[in-house]
Amino acid sequence: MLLPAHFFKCLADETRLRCLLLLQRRGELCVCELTQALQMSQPKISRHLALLRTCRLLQDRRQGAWVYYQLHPDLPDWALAVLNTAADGLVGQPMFAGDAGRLTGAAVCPSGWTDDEALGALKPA
Amino acid sequence: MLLPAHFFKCLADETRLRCLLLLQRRGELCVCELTQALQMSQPKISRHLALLRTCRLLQDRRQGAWVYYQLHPDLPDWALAVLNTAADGLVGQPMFAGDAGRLTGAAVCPSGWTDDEALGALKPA
DNA sequence: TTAATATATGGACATCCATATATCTAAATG
DNA sequence: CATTTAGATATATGGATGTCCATATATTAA
Repeated sequence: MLLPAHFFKCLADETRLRCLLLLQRRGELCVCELTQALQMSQPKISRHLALLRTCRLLQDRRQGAWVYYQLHPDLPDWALAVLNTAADGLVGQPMFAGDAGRLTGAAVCPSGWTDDEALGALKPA
Repeated sequence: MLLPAHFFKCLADETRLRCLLLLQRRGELCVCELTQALQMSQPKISRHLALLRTCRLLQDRRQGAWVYYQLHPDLPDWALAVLNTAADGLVGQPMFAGDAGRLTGAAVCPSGWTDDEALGALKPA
């Protein structure tokens, strides 16, 4: 069971918050996309994603060399509602808008490919 | 300026979250009311309220021996929206419902009095 | 003035947390 | 097999955080 205070503690870090809001908007992203969007080191991103996975805020899915993360499907309604409200209210702020921009601007491993497409695709930058 | 991650860190503690959601619903409460509603020690409540005041999430107002707290009027829209959404989604949970119950059940220093009424009123339990 | 009540704060303590560095696994490729 | 790349993890460290106890301050009552 997800305790509200525990949930908010997961949002209480800029790196995690940016990852979550990005995933809330885009649905599913791999670690390298998040690394590029947030312009942070891969170990740092990975560590925060692991924390969010352990806390059951995110779910991961491996596809070849890449690991894709998305909001956990079992998140309670109140948590989804808070994430939605936060994303709506913060999407205008430069910090978060910049993330989405760096994401769309880069032609890297988009999710939604078939297995064959993913296996044959170029590696992300 | 209120940083989103900083704001969520303020919500990342059960005591503070319960205080904030109660104040979000009730508008203004004094320390003794919160102490009674949450069934926690006065120093503990006072410390967390001081933190929320320092972080500009709460505003305090002294009236005689009592200090009343309320959501800070300068809170940005996105922060108010998140608090609203959280309160809507969590009001059903026993943890938070119990707080409101203990508050309504006690006939203690209600806010909204005039100065004269407050000065002449009985002390809170 | 003395007592009582409401609130705040200082100090001590244990715990948690974010970060950096380095290492490790697994997969893809040649 | 060797190499490269994506990603995870182990460890150490500095710093923040929550809680408790005791005490301090402020206001009101007697």
